[in-house]
Amino acid sequence: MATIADVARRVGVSTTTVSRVINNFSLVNAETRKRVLVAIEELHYSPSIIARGMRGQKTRSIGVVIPDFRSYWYSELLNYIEIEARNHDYLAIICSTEIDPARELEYLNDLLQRQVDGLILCWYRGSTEKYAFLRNIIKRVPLVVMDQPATGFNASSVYTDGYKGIKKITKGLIAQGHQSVAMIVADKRYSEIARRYHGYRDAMRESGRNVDRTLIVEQDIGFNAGYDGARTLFSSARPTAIVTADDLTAIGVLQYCHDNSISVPKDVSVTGFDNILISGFVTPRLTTISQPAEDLARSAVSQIMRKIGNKRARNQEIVFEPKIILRESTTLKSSDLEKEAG
Amino acid sequence: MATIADVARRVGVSTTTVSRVINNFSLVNAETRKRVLVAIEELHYSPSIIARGMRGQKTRSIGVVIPDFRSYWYSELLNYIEIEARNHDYLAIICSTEIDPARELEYLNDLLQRQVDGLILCWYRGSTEKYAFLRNIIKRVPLVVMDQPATGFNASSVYTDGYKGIKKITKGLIAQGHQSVAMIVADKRYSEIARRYHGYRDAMRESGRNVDRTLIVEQDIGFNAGYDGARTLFSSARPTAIVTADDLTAIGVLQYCHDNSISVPKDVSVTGFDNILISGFVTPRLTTISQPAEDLARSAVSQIMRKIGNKRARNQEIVFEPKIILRESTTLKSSDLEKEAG
DNA sequence: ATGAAAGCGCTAACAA
DNA sequence: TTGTTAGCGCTTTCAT
Repeated sequence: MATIADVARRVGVSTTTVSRVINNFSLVNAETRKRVLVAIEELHYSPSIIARGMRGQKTRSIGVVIPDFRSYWYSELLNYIEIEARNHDYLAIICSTEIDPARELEYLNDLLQRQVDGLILCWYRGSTEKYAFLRNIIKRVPLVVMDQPATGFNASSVYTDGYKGIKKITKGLIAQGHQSVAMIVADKRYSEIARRYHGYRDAMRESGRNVDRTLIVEQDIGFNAGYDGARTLFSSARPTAIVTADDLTAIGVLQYCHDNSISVPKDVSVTGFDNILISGFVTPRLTTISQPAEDLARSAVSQIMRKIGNKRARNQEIVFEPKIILRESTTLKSSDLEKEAG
Repeated sequence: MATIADVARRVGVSTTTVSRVINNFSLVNAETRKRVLVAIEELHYSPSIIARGMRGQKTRSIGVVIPDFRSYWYSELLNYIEIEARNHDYLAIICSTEIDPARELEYLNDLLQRQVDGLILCWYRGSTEKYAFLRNIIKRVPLVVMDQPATGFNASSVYTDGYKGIKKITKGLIAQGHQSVAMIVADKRYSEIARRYHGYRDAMRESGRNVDRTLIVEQDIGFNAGYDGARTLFSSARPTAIVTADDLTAIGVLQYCHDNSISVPKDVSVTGFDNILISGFVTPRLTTISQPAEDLARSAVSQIMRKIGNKRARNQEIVFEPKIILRESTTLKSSDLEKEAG
């Protein structure tokens, strides 16, 4: 691995001069610059980011902490986060906690030790120690909370308004005449999950419905969660509509219905959340609530960049509008949605 | 950010002593050690991996280059790669090239500048310049090719035998009596795609079938590719079985069939490859060829570790057996598979 | 237009 | 058992 000294030696100049060339300073003789460039080429030299980081305290990298690679939603988000980071000439270092709150702290620490210049934290679960820890982190490095509001400490956040989305779709279902609308919901210790649940609850209440405990099933997230949740619901409450907090869960519901000859949407309507790619390719195609992945990613990265540029930049909370995507797993029409909107 | 010097100063010892404590050397007075530990705690000190890398030339990180976060298959692989890396106390730095061969080189270079201790390269597309580049890389850092054989240069590789899997399933379909078995295949410049295609071709030939050009559709990978490919096939060849090289494509086919009232598996059998999570949750559940994601990940990481431990360790090619997963998108039985096996 | 020297945070040789 | 010193590869004053 050639170093800057190797290049300098070969050309017969100082390392300073080489440094000036690679950093595009003008104050280098054109002739010298040319010879340096040639030597760099010949030696296949490329500067060590490690050494630069050591010196300049900047590593041109941002850490991204997500709960699970297999959630598919984050796969799509990651895609855009990476593109956006690269547009700024940054590297995204991505870590998955496998939904283990302890691992969140481990990774955050590791990333800090590696001197990332910024942090995007998705979907963390709060706790008092963690808030203390996070409050400490944000003194050192810009942090953006993604996919949920930043609760418990003061940071920027970027997310889609799941409360609003779920409330609207629930009201739409009620407006359409559904008598019993159920919800399968995940761990409410995640603040955005709680918000989505509240969207459902408030829609029910405002429409004068009981928020019947038998209509609410708490599950993990994922295909099996949806499948099992549907089983629970159909063994007692027998709802005519099921609202879920993510597409994977909804797809699990779809499968349970298919296996048990429950026709979707004739017997039961099913809705998801996220609008991941697959949801447009299942049978029936899934009605869901779309998050603007690209916008979310762009905003999150911009927030980081803004703070890197200006340490004292104020925190911002950027909330995107959810968009309901009407497909085949419901018989909802956009008019149903408008009827009860607000 | 507290440094080792801060800790040393506070305790009134040298940085060397602190270093010895954090690296668990025994030759430190128990009393001193205790005081150092306290100071570390108080100052929230944690060693800079950057500085350590600078000094020791080791960063405890491996670079992973994949084609696309949204392929879902890699999502599942990444999950295990990360776990495995963490088991060795390494960080996996993951980059997606978005299937852009030029970006493969960019990321490889970036990762090298960041002094990763090893590299896992998934699904690269060969070219003469690239081989030269890769040959250069492997002099400096251990590299494992994943998900396909290492062609064009000498490196370790870890992959599933797609040739065998596709050949076996194709023969099974033929044994079952299918007269026209089609294949939707992706860019054959990826060596593993070519191998999968050859599995189909050889199965056809060995069964005395023509490898009819109208039965082979070349497409990108993904849902839409499958949908479009199916349209092409049904507008002319009208096959009774469609073999694909990945689950996403197969799911696209499933949807085309559903939209056009072609019953699966009654009118046409459909098979995938990878056995990603979703393939067990579509309707009908997808018959596919499973890759052992966890084993693949574990082997790839082990290869790297072996080479990190011993620079001169020999390259290995580790090939896993594909496993056919019989589900609802075919009427295949395991007896059909055995009939023509070999 | 160029170079010498210091220093980023750490560890390893060597000395005490 | 502990400390001194040098140096990893780079950039940045400060000279010249």
